[in-house]
Amino acid sequence: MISTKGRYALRVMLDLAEREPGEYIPLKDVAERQEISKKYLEIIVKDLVKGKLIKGSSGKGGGYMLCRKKEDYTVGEIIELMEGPLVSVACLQSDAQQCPRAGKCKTLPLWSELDTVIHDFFYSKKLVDLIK
Amino acid sequence: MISTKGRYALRVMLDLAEREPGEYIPLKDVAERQEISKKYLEIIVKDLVKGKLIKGSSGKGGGYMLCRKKEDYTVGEIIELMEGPLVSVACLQSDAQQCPRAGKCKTLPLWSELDTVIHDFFYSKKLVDLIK
DNA sequence: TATAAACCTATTGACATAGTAGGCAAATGC
DNA sequence: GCATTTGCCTACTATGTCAATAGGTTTATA
Repeated sequence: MISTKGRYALRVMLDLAEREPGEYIPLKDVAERQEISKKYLEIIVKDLVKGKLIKGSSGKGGGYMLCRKKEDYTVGEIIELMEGPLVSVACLQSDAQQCPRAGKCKTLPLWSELDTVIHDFFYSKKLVDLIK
Repeated sequence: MISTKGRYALRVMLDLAEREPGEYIPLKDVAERQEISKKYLEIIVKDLVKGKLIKGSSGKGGGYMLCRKKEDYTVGEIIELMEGPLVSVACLQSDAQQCPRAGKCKTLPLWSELDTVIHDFFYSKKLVDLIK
């Protein structure tokens, strides 16, 4: 299940992509348009800045803007940044200690395949595809 | 993310499918083979019984068996029974109050499409496909 | 009637989610 | 230079879910 962090992040990115390129957009405006608490969005944009997807500028006339051309973002990189690795079961997490049953587990290939399907889905979608 | 309930349920179903049809298998045996606490499995089989995927018989010589032929189960129905509706975002849950932004939300179609992809994935897989 | 099995209710610790609150720092315009 | 506007930072919290564990009751068989 995709949490609000991932969903809201996508909406913020879309909101920024729809503005004039090169213009800093105050978070307050985004929050109002998207009807999401500005306070909560602060947490989200912080992650987006840290992940180098957007950049912020303080002070009057400041705000946020995309780091790259809007055509250059995939949905996958945005979701994965916010939600962490797109992995369907704990056994396949990179930090998971190797399951002793991995060799004989009959269900593991299923989860692997599902991860591939989901990964391909998200990385084949571009941000601008959603602008329609 | 698929929880242990869904993953373990699938392994229980597989374990039962690999035994002789028409034979009651004690949960103790399944638990030992699968290396999962029997106590925890009780919770899981309870749901499987309630969902009419397996049936139990008490007393000596009792245990659990599949309700139908093993070829007749899809992975989807097992996972969905345990995890609840396979839905990627809260907005698309059947019990969710209709989001007032649904009409103009640019991201909703994405989540809808993802749900379809995941649904199709799970329901196209049969339990016996995993026995190999 | 002993035994082996399913079945039932309750409880718990750990963690994640979805926020809220309050203040500090930086840049701009007058 | 100073007020204003903006981003940035740390902390806190309520709620809920997950992954079990614990202990007992009922049911059926040999």
